[in-house]
Amino acid sequence: MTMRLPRTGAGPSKLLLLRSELSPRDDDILTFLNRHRYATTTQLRDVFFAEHATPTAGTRACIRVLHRLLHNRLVARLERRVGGTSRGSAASIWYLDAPGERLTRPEGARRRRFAAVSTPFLTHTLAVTEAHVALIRQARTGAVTIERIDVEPDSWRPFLTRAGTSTILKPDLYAHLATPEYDDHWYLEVDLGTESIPVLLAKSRTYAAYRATGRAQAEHKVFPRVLWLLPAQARVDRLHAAIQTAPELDGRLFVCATTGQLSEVLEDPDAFATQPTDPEGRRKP
DNA sequence: TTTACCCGTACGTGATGTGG
DNA sequence: CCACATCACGTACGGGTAAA
Repeated sequence: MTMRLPRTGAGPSKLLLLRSELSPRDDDILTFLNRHRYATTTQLRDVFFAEHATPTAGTRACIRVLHRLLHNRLVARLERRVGGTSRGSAASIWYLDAPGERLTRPEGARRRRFAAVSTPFLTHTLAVTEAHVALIRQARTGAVTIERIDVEPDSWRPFLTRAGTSTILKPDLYAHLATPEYDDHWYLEVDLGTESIPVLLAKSRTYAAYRATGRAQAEHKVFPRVLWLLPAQARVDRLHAAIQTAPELDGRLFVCATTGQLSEVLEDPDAFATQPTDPEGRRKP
C-alpha cells in the first residue's frame, strides 16, 4: 500500500504564477538561453540592454534582472574562467535552471539539462553565442537585417550521401540575412583552433555532400555559403589554402575569416571568399 | 508620504596585455 | 620578470518616478 505525498517545490500553479509575472523581455532572455544553452553577462547585455545610455548602465540593469531571475530559480550562474585557466576573463556565465528550462521548453520537447558540461564544450558554445550576438550588433547598425537564425539543433539537417550513408549536417548557426541588394544565406562554423585542419576539411566535405543533394537549394533557393570563423589570421590562411588545394571542394562555397572580421565579411563577402567569382549563397531579392 | 523600482556614475577588484 | 595600462565585472550610492 502506498500513500500519495504532496508535491514539494515549485508545482505547476506556482510556475504559472511566475510566468504571468515575467516581462516580455524576461521571456526573451529565457528563450535566448534555451536556444544557446549559455551566455555571458556581456552577451545578454548587448542583446537585451543595448538601448541604455551607456554600456555600464546596461550592464547594471542586466545584472539586476538576472539576479531577479536567479532568485526565482529560473536561471543559474557558472562562475568559471572563459577560455581556460590561463586566458580569458572571469565572466559570469548564465544558463537556465530547471524551472526556467521547463518554462521555455517547446511543446513536446524533451527536458534538457545545462549545468554540468566540459570546458571545451562550454567554450565553444559561448563562441557560438558570441557569433549570434555579433550578428545582432551588426543588424543594429542597420547594415543588415536578420531574417532568420537557427541554432543547434534547429540548424541540423539529416541527409543521405550519394554513397547512401546516413549523415547529419550540423552547422553551429544558420543565418538568413538581408541587405538592400542581396539575400545572404550562411552556415556558420565556429572554430577555436582546437581541431586539426583535416577535421575542418572533413566537415567541409559534409557541406559539399549536402549541397549535392539539392535539398538546401530547394529550401532556400540557393545553397548557403559556409563561413568558417577562426581564431587567428594564420589559421584562416591555412584553411583557405587547404580548401583551395582540395580537388573535391568547390572553393566558391567557403569563406574563411577571423572572428573579428565578421562584420567586414557581411559587408563584402566576396572579398573573403576562397574563390571570389560567381558568388554562391546570395541572391538578389 | 512611504515604498519599491529603475537608472546612471563612481569606483574597487581582478584579470589580461604590453613594453622595458 | 616586473611595472604599468587597459578592460570587464560587480558593488555602492544617489537621483528620479510611479504606485500604494
